[in-house]
Amino acid sequence: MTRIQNQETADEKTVLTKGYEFTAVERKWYDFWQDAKHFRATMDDGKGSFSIVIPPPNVTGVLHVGHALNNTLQDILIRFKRMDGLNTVWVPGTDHAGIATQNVVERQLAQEKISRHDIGRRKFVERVWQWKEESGGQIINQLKRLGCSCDWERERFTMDEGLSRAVREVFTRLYHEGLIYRGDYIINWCPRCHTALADLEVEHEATDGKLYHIRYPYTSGDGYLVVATTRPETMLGDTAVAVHPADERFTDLPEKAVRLPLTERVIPIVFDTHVEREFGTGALKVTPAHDLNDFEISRRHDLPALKVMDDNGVMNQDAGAYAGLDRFACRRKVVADLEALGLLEKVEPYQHGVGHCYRCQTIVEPSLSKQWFVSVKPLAEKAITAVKNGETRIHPKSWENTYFDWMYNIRDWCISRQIWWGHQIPAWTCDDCGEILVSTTDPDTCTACTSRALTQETDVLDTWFSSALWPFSTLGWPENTKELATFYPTSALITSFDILFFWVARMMMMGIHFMGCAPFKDVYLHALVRDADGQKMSKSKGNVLDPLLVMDKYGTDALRFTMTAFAAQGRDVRLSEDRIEGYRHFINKIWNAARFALLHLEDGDRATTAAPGSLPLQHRWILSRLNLTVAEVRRSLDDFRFNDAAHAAYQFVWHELCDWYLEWIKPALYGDDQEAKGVTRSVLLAALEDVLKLLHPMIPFVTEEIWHALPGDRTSIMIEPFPRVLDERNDPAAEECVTLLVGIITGIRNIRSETGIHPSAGIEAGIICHDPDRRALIAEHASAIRDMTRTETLNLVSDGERPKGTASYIYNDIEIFVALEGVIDIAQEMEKMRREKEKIELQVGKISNKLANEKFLANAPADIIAKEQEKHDLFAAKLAKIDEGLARLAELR
RNA sequence: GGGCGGGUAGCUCAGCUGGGAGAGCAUCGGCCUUACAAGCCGAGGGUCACAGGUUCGAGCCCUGUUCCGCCCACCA
Repeated sequence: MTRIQNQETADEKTVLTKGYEFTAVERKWYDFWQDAKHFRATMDDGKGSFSIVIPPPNVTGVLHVGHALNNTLQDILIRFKRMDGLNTVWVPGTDHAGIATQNVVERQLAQEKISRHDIGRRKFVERVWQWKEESGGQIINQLKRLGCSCDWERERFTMDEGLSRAVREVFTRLYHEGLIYRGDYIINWCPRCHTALADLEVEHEATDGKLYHIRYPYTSGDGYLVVATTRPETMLGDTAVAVHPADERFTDLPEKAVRLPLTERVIPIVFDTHVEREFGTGALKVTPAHDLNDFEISRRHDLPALKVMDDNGVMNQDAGAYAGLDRFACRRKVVADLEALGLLEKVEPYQHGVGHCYRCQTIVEPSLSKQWFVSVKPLAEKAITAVKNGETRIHPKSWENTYFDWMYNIRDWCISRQIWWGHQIPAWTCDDCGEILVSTTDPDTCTACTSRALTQETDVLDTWFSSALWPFSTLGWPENTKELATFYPTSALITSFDILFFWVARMMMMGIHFMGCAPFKDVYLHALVRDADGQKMSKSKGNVLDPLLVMDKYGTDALRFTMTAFAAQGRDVRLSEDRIEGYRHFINKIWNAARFALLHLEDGDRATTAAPGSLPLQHRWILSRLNLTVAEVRRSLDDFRFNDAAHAAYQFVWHELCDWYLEWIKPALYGDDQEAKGVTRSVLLAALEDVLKLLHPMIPFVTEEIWHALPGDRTSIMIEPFPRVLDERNDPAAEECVTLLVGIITGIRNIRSETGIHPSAGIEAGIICHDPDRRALIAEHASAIRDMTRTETLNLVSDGERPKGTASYIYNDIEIFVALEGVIDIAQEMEKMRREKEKIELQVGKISNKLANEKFLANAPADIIAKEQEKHDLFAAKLAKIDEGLARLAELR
């Protein structure tokens, strides 16, 4: 077992085991970070700041893959900015999730065969708090397992004292500003949850239903008007029939009223342009108490509203003979009765959208009710402006349209809920005079009549009301805190697009209204996590990947890196175990690269501080590549292109550092040249340190573990400065040179592989290169070429006869030969060359055409033309080489 | 009905301001080479959905067609 360095054991280094044992490592470092207070926010003067508030998960929730993605991305940013020297804070917390949590506790009660009404409001709410205490820590601990570096001392809960105070303050202010009002309106009622729902909380699902054509007889004679409806049971609440004023079919109505079947009530016929002439029969039954449009028509024509259902979705006294029937039973009976009376003209199948409760999937009932609303239009305007003028940037930008569209068409927000778990609305009604008092503190007496008989509103607020205040309520508002001054507006909000309206839009409105500026500089909307086939993960489909099990099996870093690598903007993340397993290989690769380095590194070794220009080629090259990678990772993270950051780091580590650099420096590390060895170790250490820091935000655990195994005093990688771009490390010449050597080495390996020379067999190779500069370079690095190709003799010639019994490979204008023991298959060799020749000729042809095109020469920028010319020359030289080779082979035949 | 995203290698997807089509996985061949077989070396594989257009030049820009996915919506 490895141990953490501390005062007593300062000389004891972490030793890397053969395989990466993540379970113990993860626990060890997370505890260490917390003990060392590395997550704690800093508010130093003179530093820039970077802040994030967490999208608060439901307090009783369990970590799912969506959380894993969301919080991994946030942790990456906050770790990156923290290392980069900014004042940072990541404010964590949980949401009380009104309806969802109440439902859970109600289900628990149901198992005990009691309802919330049996125990009463006070006891019920106590019971929910108790449940919150029991299970509330769960998701927080799971976030910790994910490695989240939140400032846990600032953990908040939407119903804690401070946030409740903010809620009251906001409600009171909005009420007195006239932006909160109470009124009768059609809302969406969930007959199971027994509460009103906001429009957003209703999910419309295409459902196969029926369209019933019903005859409404005129009061006298045999004539009738036919109306079409999908919900015949609501006819019991009809108070009119509406037709379009310009509809010629209804210009000569025999009378302006009909008899409502089954009730014998007489209802008027009204003319309203809302009616779609093409739909159904062109006549619309008007049920003001159970349909939003009908309600609006009723207002225009001063029609009464008649509620025919109660809160359980059961027909009430006003439904006459149908009272006591469930709404769906009532529908069947109404249809049967109409048919018996010969008033059902026809029934046709009809697919339409039916609203379901987003919490329990019960079909919602539009219902007339007295509720509290926020008048959001004025708030929405400013929220639109903030995005329009760039105060808040939404990424990916394509979401801006959706945001605008919703904001422009926004309707008043119903914020009262008839449940018990939540912020009770701070409004009191005077029992004596009916005065409504709204106040941040509980009032004693009525301000109108001084009566002390005040009754508090029993409704609670929509959960999203308190979430809307999250960016400033968690930083201490309404107090004027240093936190607000330092961290508001927050830097970035990272959340899933599916709560853009529920949450983001409302935070924008509230933040601007109460803080004077938008709550975020950047909003990054990430996609949904789906399964490998693109299906939404759901328990019923059984395709849910449990991030906790994934972490158990593959390690947290593997999960995090997979999430990061797949988090491309605007695309869903398709996750499967295979993919996570794949990226676990990457974690392992880093681990093994570090183990290799540690085989050679010595206690006194330090990362190089030498001028890069003075170093041998391989070192200049790796530092140059590293520098470009640093630039790319920084740029990508700043642009929320997490996948690009992951891929840049992956590419560098695996295919540059491991595949080439580590192989290249082996001879030096295993050799006797002490100076070369020392330089090599110092560069190796420098590259390794930087790459670990670069990767730390994405894969914090394995990088910290390796960090402590490196020579020198190490506190924690998470407080090391994030690598900066160093211009002096850029070395295009070295990169060009290595590209050449890699081309030659690959050529020799290709010949070996194609001709079946055993990998361990030594060979003799020859290189013909006419260019003297490059010939000198090749000569200089001949030993590296030999080492990486297992070549015993490398003959470098300026020109010459192709030796007999060799296979060849053309790399640009360089020809490579490998001697073969047996006789080569000349025909096969020639065939290979001809295929290559065809390809090159195609390319040369294209480029020649381009260069011969006067318009191209006239219009294309000079650098592009030069590049094309260069390419042309290169291909031409290669072509010449191939021709030479073919001629020689032809002679041999 | 309105809007958004997508169609690129067998699969999953990158491809940011237009300038020689990429990655991972999978496939094929060869390797236990002293960090790693969870590995190494090499190879094959694409009419960038279709049709037009703009441009010297289009996977990328414009128009249309088509197929998938999602979101919003007050045609009962």
